[in-house]
Amino acid sequence: MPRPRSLTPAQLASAALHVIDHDGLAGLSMRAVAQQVGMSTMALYRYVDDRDELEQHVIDLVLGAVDTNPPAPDTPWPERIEIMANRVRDIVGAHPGVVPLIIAHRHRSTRLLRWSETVVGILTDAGLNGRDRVIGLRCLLAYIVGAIQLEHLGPLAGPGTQAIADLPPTEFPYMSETAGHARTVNADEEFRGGLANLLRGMTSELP
Amino acid sequence: MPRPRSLTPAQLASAALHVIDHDGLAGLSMRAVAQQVGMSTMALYRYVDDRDELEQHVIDLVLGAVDTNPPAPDTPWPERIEIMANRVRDIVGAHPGVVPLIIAHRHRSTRLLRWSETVVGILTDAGLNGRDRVIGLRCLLAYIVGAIQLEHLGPLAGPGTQAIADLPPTEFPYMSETAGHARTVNADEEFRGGLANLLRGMTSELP
DNA sequence: ACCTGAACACCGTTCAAGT
DNA sequence: ACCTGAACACCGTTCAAGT
Repeated sequence: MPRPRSLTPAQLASAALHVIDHDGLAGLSMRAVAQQVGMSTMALYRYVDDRDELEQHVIDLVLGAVDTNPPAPDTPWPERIEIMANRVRDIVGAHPGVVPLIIAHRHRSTRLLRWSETVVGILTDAGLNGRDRVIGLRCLLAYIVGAIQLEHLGPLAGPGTQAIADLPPTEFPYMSETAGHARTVNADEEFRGGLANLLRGMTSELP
Repeated sequence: MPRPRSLTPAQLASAALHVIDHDGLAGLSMRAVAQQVGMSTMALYRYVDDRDELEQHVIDLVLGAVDTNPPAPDTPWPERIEIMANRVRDIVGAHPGVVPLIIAHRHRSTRLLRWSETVVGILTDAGLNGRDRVIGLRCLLAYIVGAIQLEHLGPLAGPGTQAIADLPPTEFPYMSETAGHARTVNADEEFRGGLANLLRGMTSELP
């Protein structure tokens, strides 16, 4: 009589996410996850083919929490895009250690496809079509991916900014002045401000 | 009588870059670099404290080739920003394997600081100041970082786009239609188009 | 001082064996 | 069928020894 499986893929992903949240992505290993679920290392290979598949389950778990329903259609379209962008940013912000995994596996996440479907719908409402709409979606993705990374790998308020403020003003006049203003901009304002630039530019005429 | 050093840090970085270009970032190891320079693994530790420092030398080597001189001031400012952005994009594009390293070590590169100094100067010419200029620089960085990554970790013309085109049109009407247009946009047009959106939005009025 | 090789504590993964 | 433990081919890095 076959013994029943004692683990679900979701439990496995959850254990891996726990390891990442606790010890960072560098702490993620098959051995560490096995210990977390109380099994031998090799038992994991009953549930996943390899580490790559384990990582895929982790990002499915994380991105699965992203709401992909369209915001209320009477909301102005730039606000609707901002709502969609913040849903991703908030989820990822809760698990900064998975950022590199999301970058690497993002094109295999159906949840992100569904998110994109909703976003393209909003861009269509904004009057975009054809090539402009393709470029609109792609530059939104690029901005969100890049901004999330800058935020978690060298935030505006972190030691990097202090190092910039300490630059010799004779050699870096603009950067040392900019660093002073940077302290007055928090992460939310920075993300929202950059996104607003992008959205304005997507529907304005060429100068 | 002390033996002279047989290696310069530049040679070490160049050997590591050769390994990355040849076998990808996954192929980079202290042992592989040692073999490339014809020394024992442990000899490398005469030149760097650890692997992290070796990686720093690699990105210094790569980014050191980025021209940070301001473009001709009679060029319209959006074109000047585009020139600056393309200088980074071109250099990185020649060594796609180092993209994750640049992301991780970018805040320790003085060359990138100098690049930023020039960019902030151009933004100032465009009439930006204070918080707007901080946000302008940061969203440019976010866009460039994100766009370079999307380009090298799932290009518009790659298998990912085909998978999107194959989505069921009933469930993903917008995405399957978008995939058709996506094939007509090459990587250069995509990068330039997204950047143009951002630059237009940075100096246009709120709607 | 420069360089080497053995050794240690880690990886992911294969394979044969136990229930 | 589910799970285990030894083993293999890798890592980065410490340490003692050779010239």
